Amino acid sequence: MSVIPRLRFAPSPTGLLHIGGARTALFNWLYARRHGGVFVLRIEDTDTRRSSEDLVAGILSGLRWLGIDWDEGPGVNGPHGPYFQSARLENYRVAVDQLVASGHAYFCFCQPEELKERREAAQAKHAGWMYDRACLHRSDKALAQLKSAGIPHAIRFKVPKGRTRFDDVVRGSIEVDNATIDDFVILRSDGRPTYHLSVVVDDVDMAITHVVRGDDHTSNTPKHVLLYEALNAPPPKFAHVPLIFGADRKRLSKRHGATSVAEFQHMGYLPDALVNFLALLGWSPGEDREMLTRDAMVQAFTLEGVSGGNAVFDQKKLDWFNSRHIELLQADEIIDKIQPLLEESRLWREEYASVGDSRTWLASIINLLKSRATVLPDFIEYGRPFLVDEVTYEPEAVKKRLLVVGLADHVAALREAYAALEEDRFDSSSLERVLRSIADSRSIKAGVLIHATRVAMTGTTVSPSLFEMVELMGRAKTTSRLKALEQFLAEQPPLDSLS
RNA sequence: GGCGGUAUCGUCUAGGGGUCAGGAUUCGUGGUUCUCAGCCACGCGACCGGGGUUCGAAUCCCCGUACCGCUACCA
Repeated sequence: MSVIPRLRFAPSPTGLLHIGGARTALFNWLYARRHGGVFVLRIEDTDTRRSSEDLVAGILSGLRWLGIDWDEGPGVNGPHGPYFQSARLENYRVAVDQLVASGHAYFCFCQPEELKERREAAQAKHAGWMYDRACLHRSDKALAQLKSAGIPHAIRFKVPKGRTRFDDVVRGSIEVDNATIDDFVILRSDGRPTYHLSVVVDDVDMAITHVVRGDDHTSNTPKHVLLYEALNAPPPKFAHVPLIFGADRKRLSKRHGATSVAEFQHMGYLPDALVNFLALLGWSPGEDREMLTRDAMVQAFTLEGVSGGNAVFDQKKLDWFNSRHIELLQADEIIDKIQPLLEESRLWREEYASVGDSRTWLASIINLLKSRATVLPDFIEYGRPFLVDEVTYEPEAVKKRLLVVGLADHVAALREAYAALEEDRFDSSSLERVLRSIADSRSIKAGVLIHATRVAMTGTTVSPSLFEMVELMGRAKTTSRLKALEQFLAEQPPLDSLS
């Protein structure tokens, strides 16, 4: 007996795809992929005021970027569509009629403002508040009168007496006394369903077998179970996963910096790294493994491996994952990813696009920088000296590495020696040998010349290994930058005069 | 206030009646070295508190505490 699992992610397009939502989607997707199931994407857009097409598009592209694909949903027709709640209003209507007819729900003419007042008054006294079922007890005649008078009405679910329990795959058995559950509204007076009704109706219609969602819904689940029972539908398996917080253990918000998938994309994080990091927030494969490929995650994923406590989003750790995943990429893949950034910085050249010496050269630079980059834009920053015509010296670098008596002479000697090197001997080991022998013959430390040359080449005090870098810069660029340094030094006031 | 949930290094976590409580990250130190990153080595660092049960509790039970969530005609 193998029922194909059907899972879903049901975002509400009232904002960007959030990190928390992305992880929920990921867990659903992982489970579906692990068990050969179906992953459904459903858009919960009944709140037409706050929803928009742009936001829907943003969510879809965020998921695509993360590599989370769906088997049914927007753009992918399936047997259980439509996949936008705004197009399923009729289904809710039918369900409500059924619930009213079977005595599981009733009309409520109480006005929201008045209810709100009473609730707030009760809360001010630290007392609990629940709907008093005033409308449940009205006579048929009174109800008919109110209705014909055109008073707007909502429809409430009549919570039965008793206890409601369900098994949560990550939390175990959960049970509540129905007396603690309010007769919640399932259909608003404007005819729109509330969340509780629409999720259940849709999950039933879409034959969802596993509901994996955020822990903020744990407390709502008894209501949903009651709805399943009233609708005569078997409830799915539930799994409530811990929430993600900022360092202050508050829900992730603007104060914590980036919170949406799009922001991380723009900051230069890799989807594989973000997915890897997110998967491990609240889930563990149960071994001491952290660097996981998508396939490895699919293979290892279980709902039982999801832990209970809320998790803090630690961007430092994301950085680590990103560095590691960058190292896994081929230079060519990185070039493709940073092309837009290079274009933005006006550093891109057409020759890089096609196979050839230029692209190979760029790839060599990338390989030199790979272990140093934590996010994609780092390649632009560290790679800039290779790609521009001339560099400017940072004051710090000048102060630290260029204030050396006689430096201009040493640099000139180096420049001449480098200029004299045959083109095919312009390699890192020759470059190093030449530099060291010049330093020796002039009785200065090689470091002095190395550091000064680094400033000449990059304008800064940090860079990849000098000689590999110079090799890639090439003879022409190298000698001209050394020459520029000599000129710069010549324009400086003599060092002796300072003392 | 009511109801539900959670609690292991700063952070993410493994484990789970007898372990030196493991890994990762961060941080610190040393090594490699021309700087930085990387890499290697080492180090700092945790079972919320109190009661039980037990020969033995971080692990099971109860209570407390803290935190989180729900308590809307939001989702």
